[in-house]
Amino acid sequence: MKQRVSALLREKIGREVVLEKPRDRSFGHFATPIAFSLAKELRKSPMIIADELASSFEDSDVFSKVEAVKGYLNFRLSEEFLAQYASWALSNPSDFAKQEKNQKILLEFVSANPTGPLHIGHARGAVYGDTLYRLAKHLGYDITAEYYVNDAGNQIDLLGLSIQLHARENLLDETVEFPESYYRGEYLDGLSRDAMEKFGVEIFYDESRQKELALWAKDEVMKIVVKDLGDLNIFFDTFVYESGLYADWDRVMKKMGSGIYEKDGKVWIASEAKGDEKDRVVVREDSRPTYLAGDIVYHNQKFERGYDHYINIWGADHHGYIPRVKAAVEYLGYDAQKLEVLLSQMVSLLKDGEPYKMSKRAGNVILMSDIVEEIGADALRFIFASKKSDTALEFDLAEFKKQDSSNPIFYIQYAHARIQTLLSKASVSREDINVSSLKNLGENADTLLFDALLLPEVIEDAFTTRQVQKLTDYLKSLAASLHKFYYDVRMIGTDDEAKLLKLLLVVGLSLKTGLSLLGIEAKDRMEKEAE
RNA sequence: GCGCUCGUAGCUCAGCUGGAUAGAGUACUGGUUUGCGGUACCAGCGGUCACACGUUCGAAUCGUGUCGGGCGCACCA
Repeated sequence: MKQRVSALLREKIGREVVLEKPRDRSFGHFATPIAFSLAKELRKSPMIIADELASSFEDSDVFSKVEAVKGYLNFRLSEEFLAQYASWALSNPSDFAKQEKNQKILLEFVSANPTGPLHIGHARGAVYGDTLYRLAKHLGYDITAEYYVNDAGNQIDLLGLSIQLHARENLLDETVEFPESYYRGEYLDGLSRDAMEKFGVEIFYDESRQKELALWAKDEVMKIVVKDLGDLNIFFDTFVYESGLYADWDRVMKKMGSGIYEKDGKVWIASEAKGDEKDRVVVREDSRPTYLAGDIVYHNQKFERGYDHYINIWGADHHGYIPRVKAAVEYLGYDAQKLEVLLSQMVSLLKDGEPYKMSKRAGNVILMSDIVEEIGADALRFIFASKKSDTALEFDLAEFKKQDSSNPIFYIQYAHARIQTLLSKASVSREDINVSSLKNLGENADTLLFDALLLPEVIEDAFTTRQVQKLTDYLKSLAASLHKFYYDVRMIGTDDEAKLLKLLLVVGLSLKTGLSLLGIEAKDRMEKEAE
């Protein structure tokens, strides 16, 4: 709709025009302050310009009214236009709000180390990434979801050691000294038991077999990670393993040319020249590559695979890492502009109003799977999607278990269920509903119809600005409009029943489509709360 | 100390490519259809948009500075 209006304006005025939503719907469907910016160039008062522009739209079928108010230009779409658009959407529900974009995007997210199950902090980045992925898919981008598995380096050795000690302490009742830095947590119980079955007790005592144990364990941990993500409706297209990348290191190093140099027996990347705080070591004196080396090879591989755009979602604590990776990308001869790094901020939990501290060492980490069990995948996804990803977030578990309007996901689901209930009580046939006209329904219904048809713009906006909360906000307000409409207007048994139910179908379609983009399935009926 | 980021209602958060009286939920107070699920709806209360200066016809939004919070500043990943 907006594109259509924009195009008309561009034609008339000869430039790109900012369209906004009027604060008050009585002003119209769209508005623009364009006259203010034209005022200077034309040396005329904004009021007069707006008046002139308004009258030039008089004979358009798209608008029923265009008027100038205090320099603003307000547009009201015609019933005819809205009704046609709605009918098209209903007869092509799977195409509603879809587009064809010609861009290949690689989206990397989560990428948590395979040393333990995902915790609540990972969940935020996971939900954010998956929501962007769904939006992009819907908009027609050719997008790939990728998980980078850091299965090399110290933390993997540590995993092997941690299992050995955990097993000896818990399975074999030994008293062992557990160093600070080792991993703890319940998941080690299962791993220890499985390891004992597979390898026998000896493996917990044999230092030379730590590596073997670790390599087995990280794959087991990845299985847990993938399953937990699946429970949240999150799936990846590809997994890239860090351990498999280093074979390519020599070639990649040469490719960076002057970006790489040797000093003090180590190999460095000249990242300072590209905006980093200082140069970084990529190969140590003992010739072991650093983590950065792996990431360089990985990004080289990404670019060699040839996408138009790359998005990485990282935890906010990695923000200092961005300049060095971009520097590497430039030395590799690629356009660092194509690499977009989005940060997912910290999450803090409140329990009974008190901050709850997590610590890996203490093993009291709040696991993502625990939260899913507690409040459900839908509520978790919704709450994370509805907060801007780059601000720190605090949330209280109790809030999201409630089943009333204080819990937005519940409120939206109820709106959708309400529509289904009404449809099931209809006294007219589906055919009558489909062929009925959406005209002459009155002010309230027109408003609701317009709101429901805004979905395509919202999806586009949410993706291009990477602000997925625009979608959740939209769904909340559409649900509110529906609930209000339901309260105000009786539908079943009235003369306008078929028309009104058609309107509900449009609203239902937007709710359902919007929810599915959040990875949430719309419900047809609400379960009564079990006391 | 340096860098990034945030500071909007009692609380949790939107709004930030500058635009019409700053929004929602929650909390609190009071109400609601002789009707389609009241798991809903309405109204009231509540704001010097951290502070100061600047740019502009116009600033929560842009710029500079101050104060305050978070994160980062590894040859760890």
